Amino acid sequence: MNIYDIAKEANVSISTVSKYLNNKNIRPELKERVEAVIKKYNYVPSAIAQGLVSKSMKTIAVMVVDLRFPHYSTAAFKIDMTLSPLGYRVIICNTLGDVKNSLKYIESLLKINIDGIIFIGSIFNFLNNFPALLKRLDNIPIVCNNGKLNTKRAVSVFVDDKLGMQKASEYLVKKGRKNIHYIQYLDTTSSNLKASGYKETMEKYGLPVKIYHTTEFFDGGYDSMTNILKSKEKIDAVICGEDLVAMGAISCLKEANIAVGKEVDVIGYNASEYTNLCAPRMTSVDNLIEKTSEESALVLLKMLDGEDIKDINLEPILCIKDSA
Amino acid sequence: MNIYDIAKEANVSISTVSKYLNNKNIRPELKERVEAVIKKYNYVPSAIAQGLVSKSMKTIAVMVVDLRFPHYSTAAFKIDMTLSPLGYRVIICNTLGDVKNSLKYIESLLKINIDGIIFIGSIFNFLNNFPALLKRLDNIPIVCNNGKLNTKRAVSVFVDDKLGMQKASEYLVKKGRKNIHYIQYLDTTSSNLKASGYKETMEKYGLPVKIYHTTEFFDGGYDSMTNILKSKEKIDAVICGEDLVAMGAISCLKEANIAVGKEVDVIGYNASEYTNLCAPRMTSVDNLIEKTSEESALVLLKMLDGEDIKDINLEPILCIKDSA
DNA sequence: CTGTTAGCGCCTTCAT
DNA sequence: ATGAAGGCGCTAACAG
Repeated sequence: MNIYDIAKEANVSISTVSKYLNNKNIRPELKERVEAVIKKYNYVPSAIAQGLVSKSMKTIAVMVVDLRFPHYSTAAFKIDMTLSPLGYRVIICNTLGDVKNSLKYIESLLKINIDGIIFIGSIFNFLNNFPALLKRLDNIPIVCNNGKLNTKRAVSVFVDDKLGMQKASEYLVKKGRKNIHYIQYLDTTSSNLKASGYKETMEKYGLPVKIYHTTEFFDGGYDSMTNILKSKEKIDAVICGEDLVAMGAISCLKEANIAVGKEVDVIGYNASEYTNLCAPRMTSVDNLIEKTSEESALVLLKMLDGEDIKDINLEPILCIKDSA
Repeated sequence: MNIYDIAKEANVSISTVSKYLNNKNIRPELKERVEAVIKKYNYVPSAIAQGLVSKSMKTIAVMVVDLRFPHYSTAAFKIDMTLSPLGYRVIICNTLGDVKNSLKYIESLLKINIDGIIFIGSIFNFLNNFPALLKRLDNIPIVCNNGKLNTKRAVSVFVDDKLGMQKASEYLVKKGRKNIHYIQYLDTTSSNLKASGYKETMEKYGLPVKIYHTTEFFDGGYDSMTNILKSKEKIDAVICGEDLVAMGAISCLKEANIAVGKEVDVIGYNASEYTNLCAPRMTSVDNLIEKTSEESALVLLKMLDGEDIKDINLEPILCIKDSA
């Protein structure tokens, strides 16, 4: 069933049908006839054929590392919720942080003339090392979440992670904490920024800087905290680069019968749902993933609308609960 | 840049270029010329134009309720990991469990001649109430995860949730537990099936049936357990309909200084990452979401390949850790 | 306002 | 093996 079939049965020309489909003015009489036939056959115009003409399939892509992480799934969710009501289809790409994978996804998107791409995370900055690819992305509206791409139409939405950790650190200092430890998760651009926020604040107040590193989430926090306790070092607070790490730390402290939020404060990062899955509820820095991802989608829409957008900076918020 | 431009510059006909693109036999000499021009311009054939001819955009859709739940994001992840290497693009649809939303997504998919759809969860069975829509889905390969749609080309991949809870219950009984409580989360088809698995097992062994209901995750488990403890009822084990509920229960038990896994056993459901975010690690029923979602994708591929597939039934597995 | 016609970029017969 | 021509379903100019 195509526009010709409809036209024939309604006894009009295809352009009349096309006009009907695109809400252009046609005589009420013809409109009724066309409408009737379309309803009769449940006819839906082919978006593919429309796409061939308009050069747009009304699809946008979200590139993430791994949808299984709440951070990414939340981002993908918000983006879909923002764009799909406007008729866009949202394609999801799990790159696993792998370069080849990422490039393959991008090739695939290029083939369908993707309307826009949203990159979640600074990890995608590696694309700047592929100038040839970058040039091919020049005409595509792109939004980078916490990243920066050197194409003509790329806009960034940043959340200042360093500031986030500064806020957390200042809060503890002003609360009178003197021995604040820091457990860093991984060694990425972002995690180093966070650590520097902690470090600089400690130095500002003349307090000792104690940074531990881990590459694991819950177990990483648990083990690091175990080591801290074993070391007999003074401690009245600990900041963790990720909520899950903080959960591990809290679990360890509780087992050692140390009152979390009283004897030792714990602050996490992300303000994820995890902060509600422990007792006491965890204080955490909200990096606004819901807001930034929604904002990214909105920015993309404006770009698609031809607007010229500048980079956006958002401030993370310290979300105080009971663990600090 | 299109196939004509390439043909002109390579001094061949467009059909030669087309043949090159589709790996058909052409003279090595021409092949080289075409290849050179294609490389020179980074030419990629338009999947839209190809789609207009082939009537396929090589995209499949995953319909979920809410990607923010690990269950759904894991499913979407596995499906993408299975299909994207084969060149399929994966569209994500968050229906929020809303009928109108779902229908709108489906309309949108129909317009691009979607190659296949995977529905995650029995909630999508409501589509059976829309016979007109169903008929339009007749020619589309569909896989239902734990659901059943009455279209010509719909296949289901089931996991027997009732059996899962029977396994959990039997395990506790055989361990010598006599006072096994059950905390049910929500009141869906699936949650009722689970509860019945528990109930029937208790009855089989002449043990008391004690079911509590909650509509919340962590807090639901925490509060229910608080009430159980207050009631002074005998308890040596508790089964929860969801891991998060079990986490809340564990948290409550620990605060009451009751040894989880010794005095009171706790078993959750889903075998999610959450089972590793508590101490002791949580015993849980693995409903094989990773496997079923991957299987769903594989089944879909076979259907796209023309194979005739029958429904698949998988057995959940009791995943024993330290809480029971 | 309506209909005719020429593309959009590709694939696919069908001759050559 | 290669090329010419028609068609996929729709939109957009252009006449009428």
